[in-house]
Amino acid sequence: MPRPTRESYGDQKPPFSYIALTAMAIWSSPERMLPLSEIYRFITDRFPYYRRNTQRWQNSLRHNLSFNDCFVKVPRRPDRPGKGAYWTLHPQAFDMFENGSLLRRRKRFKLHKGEKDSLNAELAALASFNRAFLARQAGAPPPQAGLPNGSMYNPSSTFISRPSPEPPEAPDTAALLPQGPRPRRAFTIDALLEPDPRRSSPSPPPPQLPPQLPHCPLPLPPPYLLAAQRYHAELLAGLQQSCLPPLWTWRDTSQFSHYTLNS
DNA sequence: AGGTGTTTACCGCGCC
DNA sequence: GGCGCGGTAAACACCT
Repeated sequence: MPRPTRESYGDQKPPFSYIALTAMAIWSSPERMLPLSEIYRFITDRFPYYRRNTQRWQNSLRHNLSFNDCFVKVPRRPDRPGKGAYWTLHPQAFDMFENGSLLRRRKRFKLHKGEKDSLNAELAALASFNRAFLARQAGAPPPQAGLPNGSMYNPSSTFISRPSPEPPEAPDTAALLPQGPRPRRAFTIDALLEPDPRRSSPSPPPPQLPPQLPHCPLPLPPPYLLAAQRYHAELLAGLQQSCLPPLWTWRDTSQFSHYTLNS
């Protein structure tokens, strides 16, 4: 029996859960992260069924994004204004589909309490960076960026961490980073503006960033732009290590049931 | 105002 | 029957 192609679904409801549809959309994007509106667009572009009753399924999809730990909300970069955050997949969730098939999930992806806490702390720090960034841009004295207790910001730590009894306010997972230990740096604009010592040694190239959006309303001073790009790149580094091909391959571009894990 | 995000509740279905 | 999962509805808060 031939497998259904993307087109053959027509107005029929595709056999994918909202989690699978969202994962498809995220994986299909160059940065492995999309705003909600782009996830909607991906789905309606490919599956005509979802061009109707948009309020119903979009509500369900939003519910899934918030409810499932496999989806991570990443604050927008300050130089990319717009509504809503970006959504990406938690790297530990990339194997949640059995044999790589989007038709079947192994089990619900659930973060441990400590992991969730440290992830939230890190993302809150990024959001705080945005506020400080914009305040500084507006000429106001910058608020104390970073975590409320003044702890240091260690990019990517949360995404690579394993379950551990460590308190969330002191994540120390540098040893688990792919490139080896990374020096901690203060999570302030000034610290991020400083030259990064890691760049001086041979290392894997940073994640590719897309060209700047042409409609950025306020041209930012380049150093701040660099700082914004840097923190996003560092955040995404952990994700890209886990999520990007060659881990995953489209088996058939005409359908979406066979993203498969490469061995 | 409308889009986005969170949370709670309920229901149906499949599996054990 | 209990449980886990997926889908849906709805209320509410927040943000642009």
